[in-house]
This record gives sequence, C-alpha cells and structure tokens, in this order.
Amino acid sequence: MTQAATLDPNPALATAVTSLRRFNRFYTRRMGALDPHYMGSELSLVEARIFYEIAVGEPVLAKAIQEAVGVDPGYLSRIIGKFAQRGWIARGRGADARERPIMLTGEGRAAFAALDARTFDETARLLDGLPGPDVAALSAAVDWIADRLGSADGQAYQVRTWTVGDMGMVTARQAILYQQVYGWGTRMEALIGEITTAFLRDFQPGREQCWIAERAGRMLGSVFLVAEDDRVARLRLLYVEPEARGLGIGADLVARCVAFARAAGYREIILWTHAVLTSARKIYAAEGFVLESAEKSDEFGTPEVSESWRLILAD
Amino acid sequence: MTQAATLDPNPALATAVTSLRRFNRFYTRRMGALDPHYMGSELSLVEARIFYEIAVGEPVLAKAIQEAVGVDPGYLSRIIGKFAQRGWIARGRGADARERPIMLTGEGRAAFAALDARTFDETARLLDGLPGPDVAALSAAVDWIADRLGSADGQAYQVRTWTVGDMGMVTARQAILYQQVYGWGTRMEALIGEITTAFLRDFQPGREQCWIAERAGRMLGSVFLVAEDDRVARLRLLYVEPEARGLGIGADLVARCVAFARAAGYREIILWTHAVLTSARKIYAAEGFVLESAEKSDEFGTPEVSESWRLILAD
DNA sequence: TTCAATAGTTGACATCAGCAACTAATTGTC
DNA sequence: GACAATTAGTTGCTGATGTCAACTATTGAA
Repeated sequence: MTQAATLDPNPALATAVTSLRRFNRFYTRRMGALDPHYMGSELSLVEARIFYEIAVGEPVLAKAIQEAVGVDPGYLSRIIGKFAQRGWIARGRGADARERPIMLTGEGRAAFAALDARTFDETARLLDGLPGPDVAALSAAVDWIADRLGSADGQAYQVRTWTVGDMGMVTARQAILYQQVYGWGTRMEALIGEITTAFLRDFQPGREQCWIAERAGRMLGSVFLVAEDDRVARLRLLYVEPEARGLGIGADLVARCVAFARAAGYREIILWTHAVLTSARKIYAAEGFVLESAEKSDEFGTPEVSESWRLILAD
Repeated sequence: MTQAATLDPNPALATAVTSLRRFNRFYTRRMGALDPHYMGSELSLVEARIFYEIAVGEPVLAKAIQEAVGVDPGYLSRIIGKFAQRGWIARGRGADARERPIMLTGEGRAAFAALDARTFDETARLLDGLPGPDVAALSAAVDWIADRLGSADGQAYQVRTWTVGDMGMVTARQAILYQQVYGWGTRMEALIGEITTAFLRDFQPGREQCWIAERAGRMLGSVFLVAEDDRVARLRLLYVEPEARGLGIGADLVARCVAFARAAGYREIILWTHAVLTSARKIYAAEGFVLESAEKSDEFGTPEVSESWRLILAD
C-alpha cells in the first residue's frame, strides 16, 4: 500500500517515480550494493569505489575522492592509509603543500587490473543468456538513463584514463574535427595516428597517461602526457568536442596533466601547438605555460604558425 | 586504463559491460547506496529495505526477508527486534510453530507511510527539471532494464500489496479475461467493480489486504482477502494473467491470503468460485480448502455451477 | 600580521555485520 | 515410534565499518 504524499498534477511523474523505486530495489540487490564484499574481492563496495577513483584519476587528491564518492574524510584517510600499507599507492607532493596527491604503484596497478578484470567478468555474467539485440539495447538504455539523470544534476562530464578502443576513437574524432574546421586533411590524421600508436606501443604506466572526458559513454575530449625524457614530459593532442566547449573540460584535462607530471617527478612540461588554436593557447597560458618560440610552417597544406610552450615544475 | 580480462568474441557485450559498470558507479552514488542513512531517515539502507519487505509482504517470515534482501539471519533478527521495540511490528504464530510471522502495527503502518512518502518525494526530486517525454521514457527504460536483467535471473515475478490505481487495473483485466474466455460480459465487470470499490471504501488495514503479482510494472495477477466478520475472512477475485500461468503465482497469492488470515487471527476463510475455473479449484484444494456446497446459476448469461469452499484455521 | 579556511590525519566511539553456537520445532528414515 | 537431519529463528562474540570532533600544517585574504 505505498502512497504518494503530495498531490501531483503530473501523473507520468508518479509512474516514473514508482518505476525508479522498483528499479532501485532491484538494482541495489542485483548489483550487490547490499553485500559489503564487492564482487567477491576482499574490498568493501566503498573501498572498491575509492580504488577505482584512484586508478582512473591518478594523481588524485583525497578531497576529490571524497567529493566523488561522498565519504567521510577521516574514514577515507584511513582507507587510503590501508592502501598505502598494502603497497598499492604512493603519495606525492602537490604545488600546494597541504595536498598529498595519490598515485598507484606498479603493485597497485596490478591489483587494480585484477579487480577490474573480475568486475568485468562478473558484470558480463549478468548479461549471460541475454539475446544479442537486448544486450545492445540495454547498454543504450543504461547510458541514456545516466545521461538524463546526470544532466538533471550538475554532472556535466567525467574524466577517466584510457582503455582499449580509445586511441582509435581519439584519432578519428580529432582528424575529423581538424578537417572540418581547418581543412588540415589526411596528413593530420596520419600524424595523430602515429602519436596514438606510439603511445600504445611505448606506454609507461605511472610516467605517461591519456585522459578521456566523456558523458554517458560519449567522448567529449582527451589529452595525452608522454615522456620526452626523464626530466621532461610532453603534453599532446588536447581536444574538446565542439558540443562540449565552455564547460572547462580543456582546462580540466590540462590541469590533470600538470598534476600528474608534478606527481610523477617531471621537472618541466613542453608542448607544441598552433597559433590558430586560440582557446587552447588561453588554457596553456592560464595553467602557467610560457610561449618559447614560434615558427611558420605549411605542413598541413595551409601556412600556419606553430608554437612551442613550456611549463617549469621544479622549485 | 580498465581492461577486459578475457578474450571476447562479442564486442557488443564488452560495450554493454562498460556501460553497466559506468551506470553502476553513477547509480550507487546517485541513489545513496553508499550513504548509510537512507533518504535522510534514521534508518540505514538495509533497514529501510527490510521495512519495505515487511510492509509489502505482511505477514512475512524472517526467512523470506532474508532471501529477498540477502542479509545475514542474525543481523536481520536484531533489526526485526529493533522494529518490534519501536512498536512498528507484532509477531504472530504460523501453522508451523517455528515461524514467527511479522505484521505491522498501526504505528508501524504510519511510520512506513511517512518513510514511503519521503522516499517518493526524494525520488521525484531526482526527476525535477527533466522534460515530460524524458520522464516517461525514463520509466519505460528502467522497467525494460529490470525486466531484461531480471529474466536472465530466476526472478519471475514479485508480489506486493496494493496501491493507488490497482483497483481499476484489476477490474479491467479480470473483466476482459472473463469476457474473452467465458463470455461473462459486463455483468461480471459490474460485480468486480463493486467488490473493488467496496474494498477501497471499507479497507481495514491489518485485517484486509490485496496482493498484486507483477513483473517490471506489468500486473500478472492479484487476490483479495476481506473480512466477512470477526472470525471469518473471504478470499476474492483471484486471477492470473494467461501469459504468467504455470509459474505458481496463483498458489503463491492464495498462500499469502492464508498466512495473512492466520496471522490476523481469523478462524476460517471462505470463498466462492465457479466449477469451470479448474486451475483455481486445484489451488484451493492444495491449500487445504474444502468444497462445502455447489449450486447451479446462470447469473452471467450462461448456466454455471458456483461453489462455496472453506478452510478452517483455528486449532 | 593575523585570522579564517582548507587538505588531511588521528583518537574515541558507536554501529554494522558475519560467524558460530544455540533452542525449538519439524521432517524424513529405518 | 525413535532418532537423526533439517529448518526458523535467536544470541554471544568479534572484527569491520563509519562518525564526529579535535588536531596539524599550510594557504589566502583582510
């Protein structure tokens, strides 16, 4: 006999609320939210969630995790301490000396990969026996819901680290965009393809990274940080989808690169860009990068001014 | 850098798993599964869930709750004890003396109504600002997902107590079914309508009840138990949708009536049915009902044999 | 320079949750 | 009909989980 408390001029809303609540009961049970041991691991649901935030956001501040997961800071501090004890994480120093940015160790990376694989398999088991079209429809429905409910909230986008399939997607989207806007053609696509392929081939965990901004499965932007040498990191391939501009995604991605580079122990970050990409230039400048040199080139068919920027990290 | 552990010949599956896991993170956070205080109430998520199971399943055994929610029996026993201490529930005796069926008190009913209203409003707030068509689509999507994921599981149906809108739905479905199968016409609809209307008008919480079997928002069957007098309850309007027959829904609904009647202190249950409804007859007999009398009638246009059955509960 | 605010940690404590041992009743087996 | 095995439910014990307030170190703003 469940009853609505308030008069409601919108009957569809009442139906939706009923559906959502039913779904809620179903889903919490189904997904093991009521089971304190997440996916049969030795981690609790909260711990697994925090581990995920670290792995996907490194370097990440306790504050950021606390906000993302919604957990008590003291409690979080202890969980992080436990991770450190297990040798999963290392803590660095940020530009602000109060901050203790968290990074994964090699051991932590392995532990996360194992958890991640188990979670993947467990989730896949849920879908076992569903006909193919239903599987596809389900993933679309789920994305759609997260998109809708997320947009009613303030959550405009999420940032995560790269996974299988991202490189191709990044290459395609960037090539298309540069073609549409600047007409830089297939030579640009070849260049981007080489960079992403090289990234995959030579990826050094903990020293290099690629971040993807997305919303409900749609890629909204990305950036790369790769090792130039032991002391110098290079920021590459920053891009934001036109539909997602003005949300601060570009600045967010660049800030992550800088924080990562600092935590990883680089002394400086360099990057190479074009004068025509004015909004990117603004972001670099705001983050503290300094224009070092500029030169004319017509590598992409049209005459362009290419620029070198640098940010010194070491004290 | 999340990666699949296993080679997968089905790429759509990997996409779906990724979507589901993203959704999982989003949803647990959004729905407060990580927050031990449910919807700002003094109850934890688990307690709220148990309270719901009691309110919707009364009389319910601890065992049934334990299975539905997936919680440790000892822990559950203590939570139930706490509810009893607050005066929310009373515990009866079942046919099996080991069982301690749980029923709500008037106070408990009020407390649940308050919680339910708050939950409704909270959930409605989630949907605030969503355009109307999105709200409708969302509820459809959510039902669809629960249906798909549920059917991959063994969960064929759920049983809940009645809420606003159920009476009309029950009346319509039963009338249509009896018309289609037996041709009993609008006179039957009028009769059913009178019964459901009277139920609404005179509903005695704790003494009377209506149960709805459903799956993902689709009504699969229902049954009523109403007070004939202090000692005698009457079972009415048992029906199961043709598509859902063979799942044991009918037997389940009747068993709930009997358990409820016993817990509510009735001495016997009577019911009136037609000889032609053979599967219903079997259920009544299996539950211990005894055929008392039969007589010919042609109330519904065609000549029929109507029957009176009785089940003695008192020792 | 001083004071409020912020990132993070720690101690004390209450509640949550799992496990195993227990009672009481029932069912199955010979 | 006796007796072992099973079942519903409870209780004691314990470690894990989570909360709150006080604390340090640092930063930013007046």
